[in-house]
Amino acid sequence: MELPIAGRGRPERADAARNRARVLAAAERLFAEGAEEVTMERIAAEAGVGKGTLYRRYPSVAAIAQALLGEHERQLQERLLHDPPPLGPGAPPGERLAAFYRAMVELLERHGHLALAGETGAQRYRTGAYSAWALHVRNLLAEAGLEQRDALIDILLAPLAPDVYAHQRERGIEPRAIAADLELLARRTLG
Amino acid sequence: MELPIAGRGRPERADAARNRARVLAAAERLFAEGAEEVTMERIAAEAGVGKGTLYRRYPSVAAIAQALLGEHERQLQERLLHDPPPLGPGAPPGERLAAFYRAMVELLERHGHLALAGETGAQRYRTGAYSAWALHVRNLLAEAGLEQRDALIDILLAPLAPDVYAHQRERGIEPRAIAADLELLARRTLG
DNA sequence: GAACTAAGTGGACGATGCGTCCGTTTGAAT
DNA sequence: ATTCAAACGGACGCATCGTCCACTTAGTTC
Repeated sequence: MELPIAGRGRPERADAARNRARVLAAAERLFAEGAEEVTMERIAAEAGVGKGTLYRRYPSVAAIAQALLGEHERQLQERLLHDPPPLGPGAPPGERLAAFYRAMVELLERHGHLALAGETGAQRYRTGAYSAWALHVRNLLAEAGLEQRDALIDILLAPLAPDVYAHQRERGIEPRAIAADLELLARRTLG
Repeated sequence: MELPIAGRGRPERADAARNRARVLAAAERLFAEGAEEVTMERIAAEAGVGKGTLYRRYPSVAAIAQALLGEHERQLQERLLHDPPPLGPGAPPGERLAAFYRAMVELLERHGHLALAGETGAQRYRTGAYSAWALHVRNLLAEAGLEQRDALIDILLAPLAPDVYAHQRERGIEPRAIAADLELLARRTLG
């Protein structure tokens, strides 16, 4: 699930690897419990690890959530490049954006608690994931003849913010309905 | 700038009024300084007021920011009802949404620092202001034959989140460009 | 397998912010 | 002048943060 940082430097020591796994497992458990109050201290305690050990690897709770989320996001990025259309290349841009929205709704539905912890507020725009989505949308815009419309990138990504999605779900809106409306937006904008 | 809570109960005592003014002035000053780190303690100190006094009136920093923002938001709500088209009633829904976007960009540009402090994350959806915007968009959607599309409400409001706007400005995008792209979105979606 | 060493560990610590509690002050009504 | 409820303010207890450093341990060397 978590790769050692490919090849760089000497390999991870055994106790370090053990503790890394413990930390991620503990964090996942806490996030899943819907725990709003996930703190570094609590994660350390749950993992049976000292606070110093935790800080050695991760600077914040958000960073841990991102580490957990990263794998899933990377998979989606892969699919954007290599899946058959409309998610992968080959379909008209409106359809590709619609497919991307659908996939993101699925990801948010499954891992929203992580996204909420890891990509809240200004954090969101500094993650590698956001840059990747932005690049994808930028390309779709260009393909639709909307290059130079830089602001549209963030505008079209805004409804995918974890807190927006969480709010919609709290209002009782179903994932299918959210996806459907996002697809409407995609087709009308890039159609 | 700040009205006494109309008529209800006995009038505010003189020292209370004085301190309320001091607090709001101090807070505005701190928010304007771009201070990321605005805390209740700092506001109290800057206002020359005890912490207990501060908490008596406002439960959190966000609440203070909202109090400062409220007036401006209320003015815009008023204009949505009474201004000439396209901001007020009478224009086609796509045009009205475009006008609303334009007005919001102006508001964000002028008071973004307050919005950022007062409407961050999940807070945003619990403010009265958000409900008001949602109602407005809901009506425009209905007028455009898109009733029952509840998710679209939050989707169309998402790009107005203070952190999205802040991110765009940090990327160097000008207010005019943001407004233009939002208008494009409005026309294509509700056009 | 003993000695060595650098990576890794853990928890005490000082700092900061929160929100409350309660003795004191003050405005205004009588 | 007297009264008293409203308002004040800062000390207090609690939680979290992030650091620091003495100690432990994995892996290497001979």
